[in-house]
Amino acid sequence: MNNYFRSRIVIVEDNDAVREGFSLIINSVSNYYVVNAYDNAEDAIKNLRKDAPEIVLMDLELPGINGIEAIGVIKKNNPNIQLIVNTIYENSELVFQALCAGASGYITKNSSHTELLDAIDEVINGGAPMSSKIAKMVVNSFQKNPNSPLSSRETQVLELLSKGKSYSMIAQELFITKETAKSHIKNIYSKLQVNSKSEAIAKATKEKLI
Amino acid sequence: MNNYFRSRIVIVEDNDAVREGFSLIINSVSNYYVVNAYDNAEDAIKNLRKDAPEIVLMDLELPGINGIEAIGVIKKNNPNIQLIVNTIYENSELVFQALCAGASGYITKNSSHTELLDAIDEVINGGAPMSSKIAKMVVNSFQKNPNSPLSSRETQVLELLSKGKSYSMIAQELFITKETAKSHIKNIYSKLQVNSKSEAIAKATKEKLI
DNA sequence: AAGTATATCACCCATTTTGGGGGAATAGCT
DNA sequence: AGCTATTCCCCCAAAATGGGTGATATACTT
Repeated sequence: MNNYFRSRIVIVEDNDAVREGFSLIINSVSNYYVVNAYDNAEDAIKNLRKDAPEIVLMDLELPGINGIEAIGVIKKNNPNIQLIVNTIYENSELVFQALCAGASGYITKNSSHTELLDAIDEVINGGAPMSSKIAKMVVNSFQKNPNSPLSSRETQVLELLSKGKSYSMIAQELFITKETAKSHIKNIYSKLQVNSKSEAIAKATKEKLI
Repeated sequence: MNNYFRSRIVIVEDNDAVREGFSLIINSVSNYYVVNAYDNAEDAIKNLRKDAPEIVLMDLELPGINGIEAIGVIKKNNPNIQLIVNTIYENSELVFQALCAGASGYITKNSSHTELLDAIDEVINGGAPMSSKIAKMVVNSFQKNPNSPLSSRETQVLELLSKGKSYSMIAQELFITKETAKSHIKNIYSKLQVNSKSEAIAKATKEKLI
């Protein structure tokens, strides 16, 4: 078959059966083909320039270097490569971290032919295939904690503080005096049981107060 | 039909046909029912306590107050309510903002019976229904810009700076002297063409350098 | 009616932080 | 040999920070 118009795919997967199964499926369709399949991330990274894939199917449970780290390295060296994570952990924190590290989506190891090819199609078309549960985790990650001990004004002040604004700048933006901003910050520190800007930001970030 | 074991749903939608269509679909199944349907967000918000829905189907293109603002208000007053956004804008920034404001997922106005009910099922089961393209936007929102002008060390320093750390604290965490941290910050400011912490953080955040 | 939380503002004071100006040395890569 | 990255040093003035101890007014709850 002529490969010139087929999208190049690299597989990184230590399980021989899964790796060969995925290869067969991908090579059976006319729009994709597997340029190379590796059983570890190190070899894959070494040959990325030469393989020049559009998409990498990446196992998260790998021997040697961690799948998450591998994603980071690949994305750093080759930002245009899209990574689809391939994992047994349906809803784990690991998948979430993979998305943060730069993955474009994920499929599970027991995916059908159709699911695998659909996921690749989606990524090629600019989408991010993932389950509804993972999507929820992702969405939750930037939604605030509704049980914040801080008042709305305090939250507002803390948000500005977290953007590196000084007391005077905060005061200016909120049309209050510097002393009032300071007063809010004192109350924030007291409520969060901290006594410095960085501690307040750290705690607020951890508990999603801002 | 006995409503005691059916999940309560509120619809906010100014288009009469869509509102009534959705009501009919939802009321036709045994596990959900529409407690109330409003053509504006203000009335819906007023009656939220009384209606006590588990799910609100929220139109984004509303007369009166903005759909995004409405989501914020509803989530603030009633964090346990799950919002499903209902929009004509398949891939707009608006949908993305809605998710940030607290929505749990979205469906388009021309969704089929099945798609509507599937979306509700997913939300009830802790998922976040959304298209692959929206998922991609969401995932992209916390992935870094690969074309950063900053070196990795500088990025590291700027990340700590953005957490409210002082020069001395940064130095301590990176096992360098305060002067070196300062030197990096000088270079960061020069590369980003800014001359203060807050400007640097603002620019870096905007361009996803950190 | 009393209490609590919120939001606003003021002054004092010591210590730190910040940003800008000069440098310089080492390493690595092209 | 030039470039970038990373490390470190000194000087200095202005700004920011955190803690203290207040006051006033509004609003909501009990």
